Amino acid sequence: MDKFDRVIDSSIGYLVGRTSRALIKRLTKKFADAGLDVSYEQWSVLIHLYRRDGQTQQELSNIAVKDKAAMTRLLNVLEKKNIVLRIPDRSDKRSKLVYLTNKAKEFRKELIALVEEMLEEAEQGVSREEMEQCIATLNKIFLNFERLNHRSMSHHYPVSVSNSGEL
Amino acid sequence: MDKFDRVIDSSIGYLVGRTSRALIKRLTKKFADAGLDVSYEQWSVLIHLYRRDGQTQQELSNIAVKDKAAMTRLLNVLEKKNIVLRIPDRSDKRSKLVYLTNKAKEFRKELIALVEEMLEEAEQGVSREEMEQCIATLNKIFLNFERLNHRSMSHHYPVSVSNSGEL
DNA sequence: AAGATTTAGTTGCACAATCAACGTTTTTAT
DNA sequence: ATAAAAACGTTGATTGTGCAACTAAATCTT
Repeated sequence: MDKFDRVIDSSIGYLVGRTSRALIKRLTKKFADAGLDVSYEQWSVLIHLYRRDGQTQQELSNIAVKDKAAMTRLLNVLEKKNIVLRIPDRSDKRSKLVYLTNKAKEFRKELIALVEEMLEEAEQGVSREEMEQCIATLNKIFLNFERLNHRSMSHHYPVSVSNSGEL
Repeated sequence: MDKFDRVIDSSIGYLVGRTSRALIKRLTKKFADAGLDVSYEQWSVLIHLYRRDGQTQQELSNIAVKDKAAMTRLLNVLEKKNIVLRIPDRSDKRSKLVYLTNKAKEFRKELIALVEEMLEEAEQGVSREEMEQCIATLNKIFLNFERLNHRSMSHHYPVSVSNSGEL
């Protein structure tokens, strides 16, 4: 039954799904072990804020590829933990701009160090070239779906392969 | 800030995560459009049962890479929908064997057709070779984490690259 | 054989995701 | 200028996830 082997839980679907879950589990553990009270999902928002403060919730949900409702709730948690704050945009009263608190800035380096550690773990036995190839392919696949999922919505943010640093 | 570009939401982590979500979204829509009352998660269990009936819940959670509690609940739903049934294992009273109902067998072909459709969509502009390479790399990454996540637990099930059929 | 350990499944808890509906504000069309 | 449409964020409902604690059954120890 090789039709099954191909379709086996969607093949690529199965793979990306379980890889994603394994990775999340690993990072969650790393954060916890380091005594950082930050979930993977919270991190997935924080990273974009570390990159650029003061984005709207809508922008954040686009870039983090999450529903805006999910973003609202994630930010509720982060705000309660005193990691971010929401400031109403004076020029557009519908929007709120999200900023990092000092507390967030304090553990920034630590978070990033752990993520890099995790990335190194992921790459054991995987050549640089192989990884870049993989990233490029995932990007293509993602964009294929992105196009189909909402033919005329928001932007997609392909991750560049070229500027992935040294290491 | 190229350290950021590398770490951008974990790079590969970001990619597999969003690709996974996009793919799930797509398949969910396909199922719904076809009038099939089956979620992606339910499908992710069904596929393994279509492959082989009468597995224990534990086996299913391992192969589907899900918590056994999650499996319990997924099966509750599937049982309520009359898609599977649980039969206590007579030789080991702790276990329950999970079987497909006729109803499940009826829409089997339809489900698989939709998944294959989705896979083709994923592969637009991606060569066969590229896809296999990607799958192989994801497997490596997954196994790296699998090893780290639970040093001494259950089995992992790498997806073979070779027998992924024709198409 | 008896007691300790492990395994299978369930349940409670906390968290997160999506969808749809809603109120408010802004933009677009007429 | 006003009415219609779109955009931003929130909330409620439903679904799914992982962890930890628990019961019951099987297996390992000695």
